[in-house]
Amino acid sequence: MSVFWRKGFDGASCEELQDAMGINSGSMYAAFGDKGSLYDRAFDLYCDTVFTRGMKILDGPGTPLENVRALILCMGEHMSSSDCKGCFVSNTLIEFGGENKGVAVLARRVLKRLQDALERKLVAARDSGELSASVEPAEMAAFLVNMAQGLNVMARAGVGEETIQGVVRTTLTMLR
Amino acid sequence: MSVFWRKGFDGASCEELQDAMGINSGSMYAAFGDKGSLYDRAFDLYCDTVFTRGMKILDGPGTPLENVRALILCMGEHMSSSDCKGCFVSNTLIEFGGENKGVAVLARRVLKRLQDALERKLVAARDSGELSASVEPAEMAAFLVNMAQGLNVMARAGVGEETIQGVVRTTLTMLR
DNA sequence: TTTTTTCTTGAATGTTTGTTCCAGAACTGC
DNA sequence: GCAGTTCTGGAACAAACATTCAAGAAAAAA
Repeated sequence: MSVFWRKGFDGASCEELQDAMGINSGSMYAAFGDKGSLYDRAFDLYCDTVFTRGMKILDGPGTPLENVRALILCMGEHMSSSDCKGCFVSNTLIEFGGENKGVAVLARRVLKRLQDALERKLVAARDSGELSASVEPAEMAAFLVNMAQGLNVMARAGVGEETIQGVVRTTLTMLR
Repeated sequence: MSVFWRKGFDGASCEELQDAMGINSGSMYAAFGDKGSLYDRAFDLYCDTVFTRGMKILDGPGTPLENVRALILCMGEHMSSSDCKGCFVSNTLIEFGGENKGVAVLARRVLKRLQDALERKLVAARDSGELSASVEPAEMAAFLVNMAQGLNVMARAGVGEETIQGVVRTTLTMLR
């Protein structure tokens, strides 16, 4: 997962993958089928661990808006950590977004799930008066997803931690 | 340029490049050296045409803030056009951001130039009272660049035009 | 321990891809 | 029209890559 996450599908050679797993080509093909299937498995693993952990923040303690803010802060934290690999889902979309590969469809669906979850929280926040009534939840949810994708690129481009934190701070001023 | 723009460096095969240019391998290598040099030339061409055209919007007629808003609108327009290839500079950063390749350094510099130009306009807008004094120009400039990177990913992921326009609308509400 | 099954290994295979090369075509200057 | 230069085409080459395979090691069953 780490190798694909960092280098992408084309960028990762089978040899690197085998070295990272500590096995040889025969074992790899016996266990996972071909390289594409292995990528799918890595993608699933990412969703079941890293991505799900993020989603859980949305259902943590506190008010809906606090949850949303906590998730954004966590993203910023993650993206500005040294040798950050970005987000596996975003990276997949960038590499295969145009094509109709199965994993690209999956990635779009995962991102949609995040957007929908954000929207639900924003609706709740607006209904309770926590969030300004002038904010359109659906649009703001899409906006936040877009911001997260931007952070992914910034992180992979290697911009400084301070810049990323600035972006996060600016984003948070919109949520009140 | 189109082929590299759409498919990236690794994704584009020399055969595709030759077909797009209507020449054969011999001519290609004679004219451009190797594939890497050709990519550099394509990158330069993009900067000198597409990117520069965008930057010029910032110096168009109207007030500084109007200029910034016009640029953002133009980006949204571009990114939501059908079969959009995103931004060559962003794509380069995503593919080579981690490595210390020459073109990655160049791409970072180009992005920095955009950010600085935005910051100058925002400073002017704030000084003239056009933009709220509570906005920090440097942070807002980074924020806008981040948003643009996000749009790039969204476009390549193939999200609908309506979503992208929504993101643009939300962004514009921050500039007043 | 012996036999059977499963797993591991690294060399071998076939394919793709970047690059080179040279024979022939097109063009240039005389 | 001709000699010399430059450019073009596609076959040929080499390296990298994903994938397979058979022989041997390890584990499990008897």
